[in-house]
Amino acid sequence: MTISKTNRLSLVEQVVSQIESLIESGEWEIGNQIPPEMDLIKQFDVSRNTLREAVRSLVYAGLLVTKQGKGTFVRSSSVLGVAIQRRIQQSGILETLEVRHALEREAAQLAAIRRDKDDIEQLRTHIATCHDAAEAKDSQAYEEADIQLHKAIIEASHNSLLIDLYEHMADSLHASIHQIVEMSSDANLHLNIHCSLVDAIIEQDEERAVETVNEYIAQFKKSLI
Amino acid sequence: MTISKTNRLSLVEQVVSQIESLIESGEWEIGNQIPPEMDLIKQFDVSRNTLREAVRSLVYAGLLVTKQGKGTFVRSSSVLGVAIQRRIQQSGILETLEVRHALEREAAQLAAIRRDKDDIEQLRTHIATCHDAAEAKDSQAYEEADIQLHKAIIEASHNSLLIDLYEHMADSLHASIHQIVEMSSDANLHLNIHCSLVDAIIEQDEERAVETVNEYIAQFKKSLI
DNA sequence: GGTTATTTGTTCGTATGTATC
DNA sequence: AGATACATACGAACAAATAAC
Repeated sequence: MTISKTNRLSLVEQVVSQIESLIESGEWEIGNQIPPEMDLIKQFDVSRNTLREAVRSLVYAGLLVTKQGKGTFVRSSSVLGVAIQRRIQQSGILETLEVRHALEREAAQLAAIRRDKDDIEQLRTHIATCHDAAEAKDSQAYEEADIQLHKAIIEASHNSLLIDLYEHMADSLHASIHQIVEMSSDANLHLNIHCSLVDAIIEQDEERAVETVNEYIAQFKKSLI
Repeated sequence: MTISKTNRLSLVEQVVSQIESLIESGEWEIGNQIPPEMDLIKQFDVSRNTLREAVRSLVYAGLLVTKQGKGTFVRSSSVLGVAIQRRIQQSGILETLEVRHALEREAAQLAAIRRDKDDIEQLRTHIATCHDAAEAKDSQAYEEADIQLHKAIIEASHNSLLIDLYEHMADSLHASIHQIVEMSSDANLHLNIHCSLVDAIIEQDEERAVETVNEYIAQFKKSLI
């Protein structure tokens, strides 16, 4: 006979769990307002304090936001984003860049193995947009296209955990990426390396893909010093 | 005149923030019981519900645990652990292993660059323990020593963000590591690769360190199929 | 511009369940 | 078994911010 650790989930935990499901399933869409406290009290059949403790928990975790006098809204569908964001804020740019290197290097290698037709199409589209932005010398558009290109590479890895980690990390990184791109000495060199990376992935050349990411990050690191 | 976004933090947020500080600063040590609700109500000068909402938030985030009839205890000092754990539970072993590869590869490379005297000492100690456990054919001791060795390698990277991510990931991974080690075909080969990795790091041979990690993970992947 | 309704923020009081001694 | 300490849960009330009329 095994002893169950927590025989009974507390009411608050039950409510939290149900709200999590509503968010993850998409029934409560991101950005939308959720029903007011009084409605949820009836729906879950709990007291106001109990409901509020549940909502508070999810607010702290980053899934919900409350605005006094307006209501409560869905902010995100994953707890990972906020947690990583909190942690990254305590770190320096160099540390963050190194973790980014870790994720991008792995993603590039996996992408070279697993990329499918859709991935290739995505990569070609985004590299073309990068090219256009570079010719037009529109640094803002280039930055945006660069971010999209990187996302496409990560997604070609077909590893959802990796994708999640990078995505949430990238959110916190756009500011520093901006800073780095600005400092970047040569826009053409930057673009060429990215072309080489995309080529390697399309040609399924694992080694070259990894080497290109290494080169690319090394350049970033240099510009930091 | 500047416009403040949200000039006023809610009382709950203020209490949460203060408790976070108490935990992060170590004033409330991990595992210890925190003062009972009534004491905290007086200390923070808030109502019971307000305090409870704050505590609940931190319980959900994984920093605290409450036990009815006993009290509330400090569980962890970082919100990252629980968030990653939740996410990893949704992923398969292969995906998790690939992310682990990403972190270990980067850590090994950085360790080869930055390892200091203390790191070398730690690495030598743990590899010796691995060796002893292998000779004694004590698989449980070997597994424990293996985990410690990997932690030491990561710490030699001197990147606190990387260390945090790996640490919290490793917590969720011990079960699957166990599974893999059990399946591992040849214990000696396993040990040899680790020796080679430690050597490479001590000799500051970046390339060999990275290659060794690649080899080591590739072996893991094989045993998964 | 002022009033009212809606919604979240905060407080107090009370009762109950659970573990320890 | 009883007493104590603690978390759990409910209900009622008022405050504060916002929106709508």
